[in-house]
Amino acid sequence: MYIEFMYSKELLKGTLSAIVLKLLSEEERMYGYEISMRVKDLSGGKILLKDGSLYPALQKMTHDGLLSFTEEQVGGRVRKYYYITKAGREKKVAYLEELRDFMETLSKVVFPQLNIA
Amino acid sequence: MYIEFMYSKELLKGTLSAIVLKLLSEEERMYGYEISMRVKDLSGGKILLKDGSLYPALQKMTHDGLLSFTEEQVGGRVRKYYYITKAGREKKVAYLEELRDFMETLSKVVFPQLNIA
DNA sequence: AATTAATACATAGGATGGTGATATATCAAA
DNA sequence: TTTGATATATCACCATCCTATGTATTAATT
Repeated sequence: MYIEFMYSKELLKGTLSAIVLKLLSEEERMYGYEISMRVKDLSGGKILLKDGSLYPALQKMTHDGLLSFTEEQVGGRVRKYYYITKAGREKKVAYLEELRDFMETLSKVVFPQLNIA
Repeated sequence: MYIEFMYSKELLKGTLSAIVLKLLSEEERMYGYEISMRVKDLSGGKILLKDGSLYPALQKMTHDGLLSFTEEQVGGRVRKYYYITKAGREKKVAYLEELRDFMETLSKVVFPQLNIA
């Protein structure tokens, strides 16, 4: 594919961690590439997480105690399976509440005719 | 007020221009301080545009041809009244469409139970 | 057999844009 | 007289995501 639709880079800011935590709260474990494919799928190809965003983010979240991982040999490669920690679950709730509230508030300002149900 | 609620700084990124263009598309003209008060009001005090964000943004948008302004003496002060240009109106439509689409898409990923009506 | 695409992770450097701190100045209220 | 609201401005800083690049395996295509 030559042209891939993507949103202004800025819009995604502050949402990546929320997305990762949300997905990992519903699966026992996922690896990075799997996460990016899942997001692409769920978003209808509209949110494409870049390697250069995702892998550093996963590392940071692990460092911050929100995630942990196990390494596994798959074929000739080592794959990192990430899972969410207890702290990660708490953070996820906080992030999603904030995100939800923000979207509602922003809607009031720019889309006053809309309701988020 | 000692504590003011605000969203994670990052969430607002990419939305400020859309907010400003939206407001100015509905008023003949507004000045910076007025815009920040209006946004505070419309958001129920949850979105507080900082001087350090708003004024540079207004300048940049003017430089980019989306806004224009007239200066007026008000009391002992010079006040800058901004108004939206034709290019600004077109950009506004594009920004709001993108924002709306992004919010819908993000909802599918993190709030699959919700619908934006 | 060789090349391309997909899978899988990593990192350095750069761009962006909002924040915090600071500055200036008027005017109203305490 | 001092505080708070009004009104604008600038700049160093920072967090986050992107681009580019690198490595390496495996499957599909040519």
